[in-house]
Amino acid sequence: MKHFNRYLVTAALPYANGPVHIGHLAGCYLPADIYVRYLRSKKTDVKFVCGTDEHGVPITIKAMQENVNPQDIVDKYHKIIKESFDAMGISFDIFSRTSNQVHHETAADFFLKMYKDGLFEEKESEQYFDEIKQVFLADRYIIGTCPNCGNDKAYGDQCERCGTSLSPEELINPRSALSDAVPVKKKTKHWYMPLQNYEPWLKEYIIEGHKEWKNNVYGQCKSWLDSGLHSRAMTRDSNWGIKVPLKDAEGKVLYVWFDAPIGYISATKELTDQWADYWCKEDTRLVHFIGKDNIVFHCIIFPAMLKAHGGFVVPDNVPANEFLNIEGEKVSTSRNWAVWVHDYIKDFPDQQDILRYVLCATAPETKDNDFTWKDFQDRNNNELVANLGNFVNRTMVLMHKLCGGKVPVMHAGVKDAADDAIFTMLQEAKTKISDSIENYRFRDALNEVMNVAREGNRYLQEKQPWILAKTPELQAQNQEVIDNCLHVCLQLTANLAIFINPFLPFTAKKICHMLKVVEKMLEWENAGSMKLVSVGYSLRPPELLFKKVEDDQVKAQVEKLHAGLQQSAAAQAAAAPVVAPPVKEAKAEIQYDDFAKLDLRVGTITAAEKVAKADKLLKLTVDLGTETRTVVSGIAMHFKPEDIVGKQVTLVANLAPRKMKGIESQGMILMAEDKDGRLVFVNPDDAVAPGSGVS
RNA sequence: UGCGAGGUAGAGCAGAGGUAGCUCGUCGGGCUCAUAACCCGAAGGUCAGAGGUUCGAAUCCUCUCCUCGCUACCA
Repeated sequence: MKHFNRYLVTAALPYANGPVHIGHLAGCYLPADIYVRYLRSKKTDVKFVCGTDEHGVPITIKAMQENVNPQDIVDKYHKIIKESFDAMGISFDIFSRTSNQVHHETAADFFLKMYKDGLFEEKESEQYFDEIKQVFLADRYIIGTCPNCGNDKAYGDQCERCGTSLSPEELINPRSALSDAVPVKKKTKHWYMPLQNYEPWLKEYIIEGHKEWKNNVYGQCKSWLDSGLHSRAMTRDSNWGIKVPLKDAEGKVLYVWFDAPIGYISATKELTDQWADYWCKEDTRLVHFIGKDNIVFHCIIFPAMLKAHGGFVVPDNVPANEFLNIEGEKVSTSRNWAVWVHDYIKDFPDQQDILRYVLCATAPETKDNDFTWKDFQDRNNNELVANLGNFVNRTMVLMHKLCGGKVPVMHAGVKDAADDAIFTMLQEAKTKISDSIENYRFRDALNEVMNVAREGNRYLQEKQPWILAKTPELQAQNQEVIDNCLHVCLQLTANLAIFINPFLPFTAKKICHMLKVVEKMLEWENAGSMKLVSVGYSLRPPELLFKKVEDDQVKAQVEKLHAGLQQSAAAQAAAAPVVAPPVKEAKAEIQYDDFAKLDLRVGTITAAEKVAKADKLLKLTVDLGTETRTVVSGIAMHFKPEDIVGKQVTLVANLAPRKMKGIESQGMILMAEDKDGRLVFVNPDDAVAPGSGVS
């Protein structure tokens, strides 16, 4: 086993076109932070670097859409992202950004060195170009009609309605997503990196050299290497990014995936003059924490770049996590289905450790996982409050009641097997926790810490010092046993602080405060010691480490999630130009009397549920003010029951009742349907009293 | 389509040929120092499905189904 004298830990550079959500934390930043905090507590030489990734096409697009400069976008999100991480206790040594001067120089130099060594191929190709906006268009930014299903909003790479993968050539009536211009082909030159040249080395490095990598990472790498690598363009046509440092390269920038990982190097340079120790010395262990979408870049392309450039260490491990879903559905930033970190911090002030705990305990280490607010509540209330928090609280309260608020003496004479067992248990726990963290099994490690607290509760239950204190006539002989028990519990509490520190640093600090010990006690080498708090020392009054999460908080968060989804859908509907629906064949003219036969009323949906054994039907309860109607409506494919409760709708109130799936439907709800088959409620512009007539 | 990862008690996970295990929830009992918290016990699983190898399969092989990712210009 190779010995490392220093560590460099990186966490994926968040892309500066939006804030960070809890999936980001769980997948990458939190495990990285736990790992680093653990290493620091072992006094390991470690640097933890990160920063925002501020280049690439999506940022320029967003800027165009919002009519601002790309710089404005990245400034805004750099600030939000940095504040989120700070608040959550993600302890980067530096949180930089790829728009910094140092990075521009570093990345340009890196490219130039490879260029001078003749490691790029120059190739000309034809790319689509938007003549109005004067930019080249990535496939994704060409929109047209899908030849397969007729969707007129298909992208140049894929139709999202029928799932067919496409190329821009196949689109009928293609146009630029930016300007509506018809894209034209234009020749352009780019610099390619022949990745296939590094294949033998990559195989040796990964397939032979890193069999210990996680299954998902190793399997994915093997799959790429087995299927053969190709040349890949390392430059793009754009004005936003790092200018290609060559004479004939006007309007060209480095491909964002070329420049972004170099950001790790630039950030280290900004952090310390000794940066080269961390990047160039063979006894440095380089570890990249990322999400599973980034595997190819960190395991194949970046190592190939480092190898090609020469003089750098390559990653020793890339512990990529899978994805975290929210309430059973995939996170989607565009649909606004996410729990944003800056929102959490506002809604749960000073409770960062609950989120850290839940995200670590349910981290998607081996497969995609689900975050639910109910689970968040359960884990907090049943595990943090009832187990860890409760043990510390019991210990502190009993110490104050039975030992005069001071750390009691350990009386050798009445020391028993149970006391010794705690000592042994701590030694074993220390080994297990170290071992798990060092092998990137953070869930296991955290579970083991909680086991220590559980053992503490069990020990206390077995000793029952509160019973011993009830017989004053035996006071003299019982007090020694009580002293020993509380002495052990207090040492155990101090040990818990050390163990939990990498995971829940805010909590560890609180325990130190109560025990009146300095934070230096949290150093890992102290774990397992029974001499952490000194005999006779008077301690502070107990304060609760965690408080319960109430039902209404859970309810509010779930509602917020759904509200965000609807808001975003509404915003998008408003922003998107309304495509005229195909003109329905005009119906025969009617007289006013025909119209007057309709009894249209506004009602409010008070309940909604899926009809069993029917894909399309929802059973709705509609309040018409004077009465309540049950209506069966064929809208289940478009709306979730919980999303439409409270909505006002227009009801045909005098339609003859009709049974569907055994339920009598007493009316019909008016819906508008557009060309894509999307349904929208036809309802009053402003809320009106239920039962209001429509004419 | 191809490739990769995953599918194990209600939930989250562990187990990689030899009596299916852990945490939480549920149920029953005990305790009262503790945030109605703590402790003990119990119930709960045709290990996605089908076939095969083996004395023996959750574990190895084959096929099928489901979820997610990648499939190279979505950063």
